[in-house]
Amino acid sequence: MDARRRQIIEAASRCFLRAGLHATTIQEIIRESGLSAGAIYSYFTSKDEIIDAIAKDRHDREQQFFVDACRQADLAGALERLSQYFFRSLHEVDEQERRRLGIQFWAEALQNERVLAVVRRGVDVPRKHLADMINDAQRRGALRRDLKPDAVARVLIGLYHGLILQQAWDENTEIEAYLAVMNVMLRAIAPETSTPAKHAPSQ
Amino acid sequence: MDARRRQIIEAASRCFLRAGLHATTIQEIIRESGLSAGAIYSYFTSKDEIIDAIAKDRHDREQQFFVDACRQADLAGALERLSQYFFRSLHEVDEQERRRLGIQFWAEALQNERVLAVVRRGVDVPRKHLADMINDAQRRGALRRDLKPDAVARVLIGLYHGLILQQAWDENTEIEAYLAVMNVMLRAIAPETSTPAKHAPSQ
Amino acid sequence: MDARRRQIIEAASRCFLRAGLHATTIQEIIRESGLSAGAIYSYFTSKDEIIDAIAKDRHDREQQFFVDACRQADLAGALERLSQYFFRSLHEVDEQERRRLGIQFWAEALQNERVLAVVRRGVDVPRKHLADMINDAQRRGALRRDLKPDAVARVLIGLYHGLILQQAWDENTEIEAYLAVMNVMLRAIAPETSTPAKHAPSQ
Amino acid sequence: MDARRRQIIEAASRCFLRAGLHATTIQEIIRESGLSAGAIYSYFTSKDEIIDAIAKDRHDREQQFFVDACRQADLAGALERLSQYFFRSLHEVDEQERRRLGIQFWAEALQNERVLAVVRRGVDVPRKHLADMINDAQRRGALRRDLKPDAVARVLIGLYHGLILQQAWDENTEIEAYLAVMNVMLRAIAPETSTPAKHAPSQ
DNA sequence: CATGAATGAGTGTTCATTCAT
DNA sequence: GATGAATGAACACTCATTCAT
Repeated sequence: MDARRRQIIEAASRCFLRAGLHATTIQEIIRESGLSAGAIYSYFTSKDEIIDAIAKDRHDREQQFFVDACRQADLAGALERLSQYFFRSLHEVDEQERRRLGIQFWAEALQNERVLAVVRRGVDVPRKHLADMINDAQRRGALRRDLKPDAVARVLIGLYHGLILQQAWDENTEIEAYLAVMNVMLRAIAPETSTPAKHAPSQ
Repeated sequence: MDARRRQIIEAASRCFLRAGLHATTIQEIIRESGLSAGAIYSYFTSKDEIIDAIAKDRHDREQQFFVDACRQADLAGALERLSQYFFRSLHEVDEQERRRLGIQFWAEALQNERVLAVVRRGVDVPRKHLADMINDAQRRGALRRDLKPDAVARVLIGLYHGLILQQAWDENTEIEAYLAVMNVMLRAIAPETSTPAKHAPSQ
Repeated sequence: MDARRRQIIEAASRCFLRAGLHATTIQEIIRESGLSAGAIYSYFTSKDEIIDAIAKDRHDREQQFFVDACRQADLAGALERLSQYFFRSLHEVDEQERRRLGIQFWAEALQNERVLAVVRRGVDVPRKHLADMINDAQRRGALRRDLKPDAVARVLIGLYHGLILQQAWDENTEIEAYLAVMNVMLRAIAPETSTPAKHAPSQ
Repeated sequence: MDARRRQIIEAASRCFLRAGLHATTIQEIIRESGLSAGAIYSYFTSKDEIIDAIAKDRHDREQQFFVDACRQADLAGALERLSQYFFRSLHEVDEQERRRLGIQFWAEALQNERVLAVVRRGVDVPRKHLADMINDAQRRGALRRDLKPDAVARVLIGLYHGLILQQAWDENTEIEAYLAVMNVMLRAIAPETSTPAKHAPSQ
């Protein structure tokens, strides 16, 4: 049953968040899920498979949000929506925990090919979408033309990942201030004609 | 002897880079270092202590580079030097490996208080230095005044960390293109190039 | 299951008897018990806990015998029954082995607080019972009144422990001869046989 | 040099007293003695040899005391002197510690043939001396004739060992009261004619 | 001769996984 | 199917002893 898989994935996620991918034992997942060892091994053949499944699950959801945000929007609108979805969600505890867990997968990806593939897709797909929109914006004259769309996309993603890290290490990190700087920078690379300097009021 | 500690730290670093912090066994460190179990345990009391020592070692070096780069330089000069030291060093294989290892410590910090302290200092000290220089630059009129210096510092660090991650996952990441976008963005928030008359009063 | 605990306790007891508490390895207990390492560690969290459990188990049994022997008996009857239960049991090989193992706990108690607590209870409870009976006997005039009941109890226990040691070191120790001397001594301090008129007033 | 052996034996004795024979490591003996590993191994070929040497040393001293006490004395006088030497010395902290260490050898003897031989001699030699004196006393009519001299000797030794144990486990053990009971018992097995009932004043 | 760094077999313990019930 | 007791290889770590200096 798929509900059982979810139950296991969610219990394991809580454990991994708490103790890390490798320090978490199957026993803890058993305890947290309320299932038996046998039950868990009938849905997943190994601990690694649970890790893979969580990685996949996490990135599927994120992708979904991303694709939704990008659909029917121009760059400015998309960035606004992405900002809503991703950056501002960092204020929510649930989301912060998801990000912390994500960082563990970022590290795991360096050792684990299957996790790497998932993480990569999680970067590459958004990157391509963003690059396309950036390209569009450049063609429409809404963005400086001397920047590689792909590189701009990487910078946007980097800014996001960079913030996630800092918040994970220091919960007092001021997300809004970070976002404000980001927005100013982004607007600064738009030709003066496109988005007339209409700053968000400072927080 | 201190040379032995180095020998162990370097062997362990290679192992951790290859297999991850937790998947690396003491046996592997023994093999890699060419020492005996007893020898290793006479220099470090536990595997965790080796991890701590490597974290400290890594961040000490980085800090050193950073402080050197910032000494006697204004913001523009400092960023140029930091760019040299940090971003461009990502072309070197050695440095790439150091960064990959660093990512593992980023994840470890979420579970391990001592590593967290080291990682935090590794962010906080540069952040404060940068914030000071940014503040200076703002007072000199070399930078828009409506941005929180600390937030700008966080953004710079975020851009750096973001790039490190993308390169770790995809060695084809174009560092120079990323840097180019960054530089354009940064120059765009300097008053000469932006729209000096229009910005909101600084918060 | 409780049977498994017994199985482990008995296997470990045999090992401890053979090789001593500290020279016995968990591997030997594994071999002797016919269980796996994991099985043993699911019933006991450490070797020390096995030692504690055996100490407790041993003293519980002894206490039981002792209390049984003392119930509904006057001093003379009780000593007779104790003599049956404890001293004469030293002829049995099983019991000799139990005593040898006990000596190891006597030594362990000097280093191990939990074992000390068990050993102490093993002495204190019988001592108090005996002292009460001795006190009774003195009031009934069946025993000289110039002896501290507690000290008499300690002497009785000391005689027992002293014999156990000698038998452990030298299996040719003549238990009956030892007992005969003891009995003569004890009868000698009963007023009928001693010099009732002459003793000093009880303190 | 013999002084070095003493130094090692004394340092090791302190360690064994503190932590037990098996829990004490050579490193601790090295630290406590202030010597080097090499130095210790040039005087003793193994840890076991140190244990043997301490056992021998301890029992040599005790024997010496014992033989001194027994020389030129009849049973009553000898018991008086032994009481002085051994029982009353239990009030001294140094001597208490020696006894505690002794108990560890009692247990070790059950596993270690060489220690057993030493412990046995430590019991057998005094036992034979005492048995001879008891025999003498019986012939002189100073002691009941219906008791085996050897068994009486064992009882005396047992009373001593029994007291040592109780004091080791419980430092509040009242030595004088124990001794008083012992003395009454012993005098009680002397025929009325010999030692007219002259009790020590109760404490 | 004295040192103490080095050895490595061995220790107690863990934990992903299995399989009889 | 579902269970959870059992497995045992592998783990981090120790320590009596050696031997190059």
